[in-house]
Amino acid sequence: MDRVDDILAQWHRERPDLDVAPMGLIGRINRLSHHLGRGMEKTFAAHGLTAASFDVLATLRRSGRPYSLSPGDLLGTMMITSGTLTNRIDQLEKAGLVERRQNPEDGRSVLIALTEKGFAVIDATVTAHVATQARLIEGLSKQDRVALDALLSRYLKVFESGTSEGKS
Amino acid sequence: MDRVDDILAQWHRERPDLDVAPMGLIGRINRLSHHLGRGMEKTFAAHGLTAASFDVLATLRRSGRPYSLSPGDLLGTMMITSGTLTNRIDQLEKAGLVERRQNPEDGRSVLIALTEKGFAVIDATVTAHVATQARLIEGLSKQDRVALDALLSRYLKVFESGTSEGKS
DNA sequence: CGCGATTATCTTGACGTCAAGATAGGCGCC
DNA sequence: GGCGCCTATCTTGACGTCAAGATAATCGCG
Repeated sequence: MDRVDDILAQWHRERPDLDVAPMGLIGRINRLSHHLGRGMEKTFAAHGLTAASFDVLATLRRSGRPYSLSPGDLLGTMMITSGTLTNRIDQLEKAGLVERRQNPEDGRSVLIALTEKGFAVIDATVTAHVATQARLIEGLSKQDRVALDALLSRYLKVFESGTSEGKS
Repeated sequence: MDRVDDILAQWHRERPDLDVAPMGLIGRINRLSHHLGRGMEKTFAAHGLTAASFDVLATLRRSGRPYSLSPGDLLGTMMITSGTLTNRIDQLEKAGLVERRQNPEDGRSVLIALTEKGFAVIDATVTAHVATQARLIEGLSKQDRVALDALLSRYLKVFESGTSEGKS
């Protein structure tokens, strides 16, 4: 019995004509995402980051040497718009964690690169972050984790099929 | 193979010391929440609402007659802060969908009530919303839905146990 | 080789959200 | 009954996000 069950029971009483089973599943995904996000924010804040800035630094870090990608490349893996990305890069550049470099091969484009400081920050943060995630998931048995992950993966494929785009 | 698999593979190459299994599960929940939210926003917008305003109206509607709750009651079922709620109510009041009434039993408190117009809007919107949700979930087999919902419910209980509060 | 179409990034303006603190009404001990 | 404490709601200021459009550089057809 979670909050979603209460919500569904209320709808069933008020609008018995509606099939609210999908609402339950979608509501649970949303609420879990929210709880998990709040839990992870604290770790980011402890390292001077937000979920937004962590996202950019982590994408650059895991891309491997030379830890630099164009804004367009970053957009491809992040679920945000171009304006949002510009804003994120501005903040990180101001903080000295990334720098904008000219792209020698295309004057329209730019390369966003981790600075030395940025590398140190993201490497320390991601280590703590993984520990936080492990803690956030410890309430679920090993079996449930595997089963849940498999089902989520199958569902996510509906929106992000193969290697192409993930439009909604 | 979704985007999350790509991300995990990159981390495994760059930081083989980290156990990224939790990151996969949490990342999939986040991305699904995002995709689903984007899909549902369009329905809200078609009825002049946002996810935020829908949330308030729906909570009042499903609470049953007389379709009125105090801000404190609303906060109990919504995952937002009091300042955010004040802002949402201000917008809805300006749009004529809810109204603030004095609480005869407690001068500190207020009652937020659906107006006639607000009732009509939310009733029409929720009907369309349920149809949208049914569409967003149709990529998943009936069996998978049931299994996924059961696992999500078990996981959500970690954060929202019983009838008490759901702090993170 | 020049100019229109395309691509890459940034700008603008409007919202939604949060944390922290301010305001204001009620409650209870003395 | 008065005064300090608690509770309910609102205010403030800083961010993050989006949609739509602006700017700037490259591409490609004639």
